[in-house]
Amino acid sequence: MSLNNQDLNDRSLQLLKTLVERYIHDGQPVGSRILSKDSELNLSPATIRNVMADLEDLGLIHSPHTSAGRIPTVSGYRLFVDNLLTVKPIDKKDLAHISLGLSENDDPCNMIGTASRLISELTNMAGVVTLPKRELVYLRHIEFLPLSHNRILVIFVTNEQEVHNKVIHTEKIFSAAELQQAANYLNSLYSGHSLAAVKSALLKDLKKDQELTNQAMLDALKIAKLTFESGHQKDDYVLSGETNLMGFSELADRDHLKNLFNAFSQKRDVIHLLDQSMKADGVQIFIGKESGYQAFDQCSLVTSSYSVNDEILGVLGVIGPTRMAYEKIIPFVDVTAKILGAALNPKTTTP
Amino acid sequence: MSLNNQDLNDRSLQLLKTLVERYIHDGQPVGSRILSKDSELNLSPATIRNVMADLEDLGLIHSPHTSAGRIPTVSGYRLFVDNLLTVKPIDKKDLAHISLGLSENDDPCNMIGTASRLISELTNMAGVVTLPKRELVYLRHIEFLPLSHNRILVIFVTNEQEVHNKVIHTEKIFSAAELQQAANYLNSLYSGHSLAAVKSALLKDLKKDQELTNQAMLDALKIAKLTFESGHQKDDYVLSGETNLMGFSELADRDHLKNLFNAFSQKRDVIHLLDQSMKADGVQIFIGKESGYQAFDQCSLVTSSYSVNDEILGVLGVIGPTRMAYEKIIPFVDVTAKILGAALNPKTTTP
DNA sequence: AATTAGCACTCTTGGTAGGTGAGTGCCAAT
DNA sequence: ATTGGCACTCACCTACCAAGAGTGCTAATT
Repeated sequence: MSLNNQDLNDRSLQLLKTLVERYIHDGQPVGSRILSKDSELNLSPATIRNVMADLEDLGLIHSPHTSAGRIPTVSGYRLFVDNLLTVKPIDKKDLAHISLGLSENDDPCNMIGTASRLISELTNMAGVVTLPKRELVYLRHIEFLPLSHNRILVIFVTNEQEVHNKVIHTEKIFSAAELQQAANYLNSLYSGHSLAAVKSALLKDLKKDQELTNQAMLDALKIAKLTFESGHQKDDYVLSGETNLMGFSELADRDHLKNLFNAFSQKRDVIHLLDQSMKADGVQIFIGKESGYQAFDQCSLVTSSYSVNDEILGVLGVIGPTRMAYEKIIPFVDVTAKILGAALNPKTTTP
Repeated sequence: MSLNNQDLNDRSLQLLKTLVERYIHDGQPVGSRILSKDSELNLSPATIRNVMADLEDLGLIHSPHTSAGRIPTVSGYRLFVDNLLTVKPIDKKDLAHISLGLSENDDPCNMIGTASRLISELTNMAGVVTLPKRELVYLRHIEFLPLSHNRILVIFVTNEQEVHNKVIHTEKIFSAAELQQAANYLNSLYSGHSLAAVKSALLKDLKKDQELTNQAMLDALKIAKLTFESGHQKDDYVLSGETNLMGFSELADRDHLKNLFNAFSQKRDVIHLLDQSMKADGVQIFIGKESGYQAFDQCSLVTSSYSVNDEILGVLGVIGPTRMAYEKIIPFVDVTAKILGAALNPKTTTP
């Protein structure tokens, strides 16, 4: 559909804007009469009707049935969000709430949960926050414990107090003492470095040491390689306030709800969506079917990545009906992401 | 209400049984005509009506409205379940499914998840399994890392490869070396003992050592005390197939669903309910309002504790509408609990 | 040429009325 | 004690009507 100036002059856009705002506000299809009063253009309903017919031809609005008003289509919402929206500054109380909730020098995992909860409570929709990527995180301590056969339990601590563990399989069988030694060696070598740095250093050291060093060190490096290779950063997110979504009449249909909640518990689709927004920075919006997932047909997703020191760590967002107050939600998500990023900044690395 | 023999003779009970079975089967209030045909008593509808009136007086059944049939009340279900039920043996295919799914010598955490999923899939309702209690679990290794100020990160491994961590606050500030020493001491002292044993040994040792031993050991014991005291076994459960519940018309009401799913995400009420069934062993059933939680008004919960070596570790159960096929669900839950217990048995503690 | 008033038309919504069928409670007959 | 008969209740379905909202089109107005 070509959006040329002839059809889409300022007046049409102004009316589209008013229509979308009005529909978002009270959820009823809006007709020419209402729109005529609501817009400040002083046009008669008849004129409005002509414009509306044009907008309908362009696929921006449509009628649920003959004698109802019009509601925005996905394209309509998209045009509105991209070009017509006048964002409102975030509510001061909300801001205070968020700052307060995320100010504590808390365990990052808790902060993610808190952020999600805050989002859902303040928007009355669902809040979602991905766990921070682990690449940009500092290795603090590593420890190996022998299991049966050739399996080793690796425990490592990052960023002050996050504990991770993983079972790896080695070719050789190591004794507890050997493992202890390896851990000591690796701790002295890599402790305090970022995981990314550790990974690259590992490869370099492995190559170098292949020639000269003693067997014990080589073994240690090999075990470390097994530990840090491959994606064990199990993508995951924290979702809150899902039940808020049950309140919206647009989503009240039983099958819809079931699909939606299934998607939430399967996680896969949601993760994929959030991953997409991870790449871009700034606020990203998926409106209705734009997401590509049937379960989210009637939903919009407003996300923003959050980052520490200009490195994107994860994504946070709001899931709600397409009919949501974008002008408030967008700045809200934006600000929350920034605050979360700031709160996660481990400046307070008291030794 | 007194259930004397005059009102509750065999015939009445027989009819109640048939009525409940019929209602469970097709969800419609059952009237005298149907009941007359369904029961093998060869009684006319009129007679049936008299009996039904008695049953209604006793509070065992009731009519949604004048010209509908009767449906069981909570007491009716209760009587049915306690005295009238003829349980069916578990379906062989289901049994195979469960055995297969839980046979693997898997990480216990995964097994809990699998069990929950299996329950929900095979019953088409929601499955819930609590995480195993940690008391009956063996300490393998403990480790302390200093954090800022007087905080210490405790990492301990139980049962081969389960890693737990906790932050504790001490009066004194310890150095890394001191903590290392303490950990070594505790490992040599307690490694291989059950947590329960460790707890009681700790108290005894503390009392004894208060008099004689050196400061370092005393410190170590104090730290250990902080570690193991108080409930850090954050009660939790794994829920699956919640969305199955959306399919039941009894629960389809929006507010009901919202309450129910809220209860699921708050977890508190569910945990409390499951805790209650933890005490008893064998299958426990909460029917409708018996649970005492409004959110579960229209639900029944069939649970059974699962145990290893006769020690109860946790609870597993099915959540569904009160109108569920108890005669199948009860043995199903029973068997699943037994299989889970067997699968969790760490007989394969290869050193 | 753009805007508007007027009008016929469509479609939802809500209310009323009537008919049907399932089921009951009660009474009198068996 | 059991049963057939009967009047009665109530949910449910349908049809129908009126009101109201909104539209598209056309002709008049600016």
